[in-house]
Amino acid sequence: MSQTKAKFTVIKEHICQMIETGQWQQNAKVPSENELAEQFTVSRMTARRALQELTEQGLLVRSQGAGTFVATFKSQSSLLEIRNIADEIHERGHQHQAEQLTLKPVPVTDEIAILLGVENSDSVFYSEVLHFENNEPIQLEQRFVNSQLVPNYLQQNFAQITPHEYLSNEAPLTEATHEIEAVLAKHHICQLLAIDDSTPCLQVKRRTWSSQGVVSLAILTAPGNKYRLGSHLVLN
Amino acid sequence: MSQTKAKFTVIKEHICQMIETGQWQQNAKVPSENELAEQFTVSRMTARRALQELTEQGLLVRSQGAGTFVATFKSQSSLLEIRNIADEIHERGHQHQAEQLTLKPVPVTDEIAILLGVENSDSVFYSEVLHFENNEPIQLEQRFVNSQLVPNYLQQNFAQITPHEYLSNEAPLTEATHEIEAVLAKHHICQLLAIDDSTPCLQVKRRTWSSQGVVSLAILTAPGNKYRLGSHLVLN
DNA sequence: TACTCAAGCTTGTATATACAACTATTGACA
DNA sequence: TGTCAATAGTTGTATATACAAGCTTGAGTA
Repeated sequence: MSQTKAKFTVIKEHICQMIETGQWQQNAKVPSENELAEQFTVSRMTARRALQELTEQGLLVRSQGAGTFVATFKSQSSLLEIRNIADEIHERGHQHQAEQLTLKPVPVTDEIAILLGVENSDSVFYSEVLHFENNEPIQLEQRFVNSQLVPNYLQQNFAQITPHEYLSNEAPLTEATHEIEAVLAKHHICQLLAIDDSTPCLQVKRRTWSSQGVVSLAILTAPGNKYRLGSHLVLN
Repeated sequence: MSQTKAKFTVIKEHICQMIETGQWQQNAKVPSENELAEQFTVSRMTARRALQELTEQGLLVRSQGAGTFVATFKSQSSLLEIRNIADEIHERGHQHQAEQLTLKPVPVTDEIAILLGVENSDSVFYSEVLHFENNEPIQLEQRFVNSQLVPNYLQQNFAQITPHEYLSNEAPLTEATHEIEAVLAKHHICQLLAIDDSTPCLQVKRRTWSSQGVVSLAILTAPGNKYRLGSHLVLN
């Protein structure tokens, strides 16, 4: 069993693939334990294990009596606090407005090219989102996307897709690192954020791995805006 | 089964208690699945589940053929990146020096009192650690400890215990939030860090829950020092 | 029509069993 | 004494089974 893959792993990979290729959309019902057991010719407990581990990873959501479903953006709270906070702001009385620019190819610095794992810099897409709260600009997001790793349908339609939509369609993320630094922002960014050039800002470099795309984004927040991160919540 | 606790939960709680009270030290061997099954009069699979979930939470480490062991500080990488980074610095050629002050009771602000869950502010212990790298001060840690929630042996000997030792003896943490803010540090802190008063700094407020003690600490880092956070690593 | 409730499906817990894979120790042999 | 192989013990995977607990649906009733 060391050479050949474990059975529950095969099921997990199948489910991951269905989600990542978009064949199973958000909130879609996943086959029940018994159905999966029959489909893969395994016992219910083996199928159950696959579902359970993917649930722990945040890809699925289970409800006793109801069934198993593909997790929503919202459901993946433990791993993606940042995205959730952005969403919170978005939902809090619609006080948030974003100047949504379409993704467009740009040249990037060597560092970002390495982070994205690209050689040729013109295969990188870029977008900016300016977040408002109480009509005050509080956050500027700069997103760099390795176009080769973006799902095909997004590549084809990238011009019509807003960054927020892109993030929503992004493959479920199971890993991410955040590199946070205190900096003085460049002049034109300070102007966007309507702050003095000497105001200390947070710069967050976020790096994610997923089987579909590697996304790196930088966020600059105005002072007073706290950046909250929750580690994995585990209850007994 | 909704009213009464599930059997595997009882076993988990027992193991947690043994670890938190120090009866099972780091790297100590935990009873095997069969032993636990016999001890709690459950099946091996039930005992196994308890061990497995605690392993996922980072409290235990399992090795096929060898057994199950209490996790080391080092092993809990996924949840405690900050502590690990501090440790990294500590180990990297011993370039790190800390001015270790003993824990001492101090009055605190209302905010910290609330965070620590105390009414009377003089039950809060305080310590400062200044971190060096290449003989340059890079980080000042301010730690606030709710003395009531600190293990007894620490309370009795707090005067002899360095903050680093305290953290090492701290109960395994399963939850933590980090509130990060870009600020201008106060003058006396800037002097400690040997930076200009106008230099943007990171202020990290860390809040942890454990059954033993609640520790809240603020870290101010000098610019250029990045604050790295890794989310829970989940592999298929 | 609107409401109730029971049946059926789904997930949650628990057990008993079997074998595979790996480790560490023990003991026989050179 | 040193080496190696057998052995016992441990975790990992997988199955079959049973019942508990919660949701959904639809038939039947008021």
